[in-house]
Amino acid sequence: MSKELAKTYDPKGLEDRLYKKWLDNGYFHAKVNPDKKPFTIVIPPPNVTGQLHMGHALDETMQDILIRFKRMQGYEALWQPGTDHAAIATEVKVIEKLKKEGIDKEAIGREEFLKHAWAWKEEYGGKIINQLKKLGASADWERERFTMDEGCSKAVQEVFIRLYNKGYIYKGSRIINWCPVCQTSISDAEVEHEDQQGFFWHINYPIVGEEGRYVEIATTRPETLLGDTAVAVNPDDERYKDLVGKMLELPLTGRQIPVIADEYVDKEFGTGCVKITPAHDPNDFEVGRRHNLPEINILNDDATINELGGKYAGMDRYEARKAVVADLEQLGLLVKVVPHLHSVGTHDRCGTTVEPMIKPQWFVRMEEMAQEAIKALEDGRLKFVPERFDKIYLHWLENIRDWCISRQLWWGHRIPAYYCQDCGEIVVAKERPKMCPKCRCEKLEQDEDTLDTWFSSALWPFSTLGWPEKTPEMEYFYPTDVLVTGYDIIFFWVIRMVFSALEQTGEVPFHHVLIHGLVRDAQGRKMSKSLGNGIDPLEIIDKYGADALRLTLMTGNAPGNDMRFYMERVEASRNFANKIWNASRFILMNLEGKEIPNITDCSALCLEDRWILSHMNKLVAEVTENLEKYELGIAVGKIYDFLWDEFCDWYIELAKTRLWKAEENPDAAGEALFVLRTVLTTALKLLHPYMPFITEEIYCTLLPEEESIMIAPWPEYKEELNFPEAEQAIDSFKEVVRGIRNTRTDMQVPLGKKTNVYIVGKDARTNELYRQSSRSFVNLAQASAIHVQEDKTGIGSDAVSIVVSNAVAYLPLEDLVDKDKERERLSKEEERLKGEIARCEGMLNNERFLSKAPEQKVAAEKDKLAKYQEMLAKVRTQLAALN
RNA sequence: GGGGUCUUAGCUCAGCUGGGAGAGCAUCUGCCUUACAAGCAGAGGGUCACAGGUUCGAGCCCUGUAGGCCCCACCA
Repeated sequence: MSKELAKTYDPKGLEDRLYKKWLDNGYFHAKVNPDKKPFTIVIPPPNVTGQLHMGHALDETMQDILIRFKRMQGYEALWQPGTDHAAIATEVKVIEKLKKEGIDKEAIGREEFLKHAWAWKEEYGGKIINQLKKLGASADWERERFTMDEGCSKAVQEVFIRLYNKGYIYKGSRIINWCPVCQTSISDAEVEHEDQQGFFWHINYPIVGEEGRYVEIATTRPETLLGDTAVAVNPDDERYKDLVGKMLELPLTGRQIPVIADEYVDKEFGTGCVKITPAHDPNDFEVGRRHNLPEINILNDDATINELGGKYAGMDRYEARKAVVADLEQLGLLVKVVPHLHSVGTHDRCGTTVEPMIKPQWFVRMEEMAQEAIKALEDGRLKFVPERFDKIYLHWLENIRDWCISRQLWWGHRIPAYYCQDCGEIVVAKERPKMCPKCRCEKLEQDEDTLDTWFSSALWPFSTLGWPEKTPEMEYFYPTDVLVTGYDIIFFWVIRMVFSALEQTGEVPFHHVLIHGLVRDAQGRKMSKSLGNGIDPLEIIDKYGADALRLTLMTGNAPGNDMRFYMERVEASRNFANKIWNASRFILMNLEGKEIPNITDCSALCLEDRWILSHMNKLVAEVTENLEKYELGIAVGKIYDFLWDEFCDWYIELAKTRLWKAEENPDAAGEALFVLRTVLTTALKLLHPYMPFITEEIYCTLLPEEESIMIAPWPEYKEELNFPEAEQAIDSFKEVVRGIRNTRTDMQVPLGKKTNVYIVGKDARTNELYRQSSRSFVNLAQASAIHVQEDKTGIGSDAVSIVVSNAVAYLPLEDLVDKDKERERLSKEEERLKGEIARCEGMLNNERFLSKAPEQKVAAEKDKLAKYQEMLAKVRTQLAALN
């Protein structure tokens, strides 16, 4: 009993049904299996409360393609899924939700807040996972993890303690980036620099004891003047040499500050005098520490001025800026205001201008670990695809600064540090110590802060496999093979995984990093909420199917490059799906009720069969190689061309001749069916990683005894399927047919009008090959009959001729022929051939080409020349005959 | 200031290690040919940004120029 395919391709229903089948059969599950080689990918964990967007769709599609490919190749393929707790993003969302309910975060306290956060996570956490499933993602859901689950949290604690004990994690009061809206510190990587149009305020600071003499400084943030503790000049600056050591009167504050000399000051820039605000500028902080300057913090956590700001206390930083400038003007100390474009740091999450502040925070010392990460790339243990991302990686690591890892948030991994309330001793431990090891009191309180989200994601490739336990999974699946992610996340995540893994496991977390670009809108703009130009992958899946979406994301795209997404592209993908759907339907129809022979030796098959098998075989080799090299776009382009242009447009049409005569010659029809099915199922396997659903549906319908295409073995190149003579023969015949079609169009021969076609090959063997497949080409050539003969006997001298490389085809079109047109056509052909010959001769007359080019190339050119000369002679003969 | 990347057909983009310019969409012509009009058969359309260089040979490698995009950076 044979199954049937629906008349029109409709992904709806079909996709959900097949996904359920795969799940039910446990195909996605990978287990430790010493009989197989492992292949592992860890998913970049999406935000637990996030929504699937095109970036995810691209990222997951690429991973799914690689996993399905490797799984079919016989690897134990693990795609490790999970989600990230996304500290700030989630906390902000929960706060917003509570606000709507009239609940204030601070009022309910930490514990109560966390209950709400977990509830939120439970409610929305599954969403994105279900959306991934819609895409067809074949991840091992039985192993789904969460960065804040028990195992990952244990790993986080373990790493923190290890790094602390090694001296790589320390607590210190240093200048950090502070977000006044999120009220937390953030790392350097989370600061986005954007150029803003601002001003340069030039201000005079009076010199103490020298009435009427000033030092002129320039600043973009005049309000920070309130925290100035010095003015610096370059030690070599002749203009100010005498000032060094003198005191200045800091306007508006009544304080006096010194003039100091420091190399950091650029003589050429501004006035050459720099106000130093150690508490609110990273450079000034460094200068301040060098000169032992006081650090005066003038800001509250919400960026209002604090009590040290005198009369400005309570004002917002920008109000204070206005007030300070106004007051300076009043005092006559404002020299001038110059418009100035300068870079402002903003928080990447909320866009708020970041305020540098000195706060006690936890840091990871980066120097040594960065060196190891650099080494891993340099000695080839780690490779980026494409390679150009090497530089970005190295540059970042070479200039890395210590990583601020503490966050003033509640949602996240709490820092495992305890402070003795009596003696101030710090204890870093997994659990709260019973008593202080120093003063033996029992008053120990845990640090209030949590860790940067990326601290836990940095451990993801091994924490998900059970580390720090020595699990069989760790042993078997680790290190993972390839990480697939966007270039926008290299600093946040990839680098941190690399140095964390090297430090903790002694190995790279993955061997390859496959980088992709951004999915942009039709105009090339970033898809964003504020622009409202985002396209929802789920809507595309709903309308066109996941297969069409996946194909769209993979075609015509090179690694690391951005792409534009628009509907015409999705439609083209959908059309391709429809094309193979219909081709399959056609084959299935013909298969109905027939015995298909099982042919093991293909060398006896007819020319067109060997031709398509040979092409298929080449395709297998090439696609496999492209996939191994992560050339996903190139590979699918080849499959697309093969299926549409070669298989559908030529082979199926050729096979029809035999299928229509199945009654007369069942054996011939059987062979055709065998080849049709073989080639289609093979191509479907190659296509399966890209379009899992449609390929599964067709495959299982064609081969009802097969369980699933996704566990079918990946096709392999077979030397015995290499048929060069058949390829050459059929390719020549195609050339003849194309020539006939062109000529008929030129001559405006009506479609219904069939003609005799005569082919005169260049030698007996050629004729033999033409003869063998002539019957199959009759329809394609619009011929009533194709006659292959040794010479022009019986062919009128006025017949239209088509000259191809190894033959001349003649169409006796009788009175239909317009002699002038035919002459024109042949003259054009003559010109073309003359051009080709000139090109060949040009090369072959070049001594240096002959001596330096590889022999193969020279021989190839000689062959071409001979061929074209022959063709030209024939064209000229025809032209002469016409006159 | 440093680095990266792009500039190829009207549009969007491929083009793998240098060896006769490609796809999809759009346009034009002809077809409802018994798998498919979400299709079939054809056509037009490119000095591969510009200028040098390396090479027998350059869209591809090197240098420079122009323009676009991106990333990094403590010039107040």
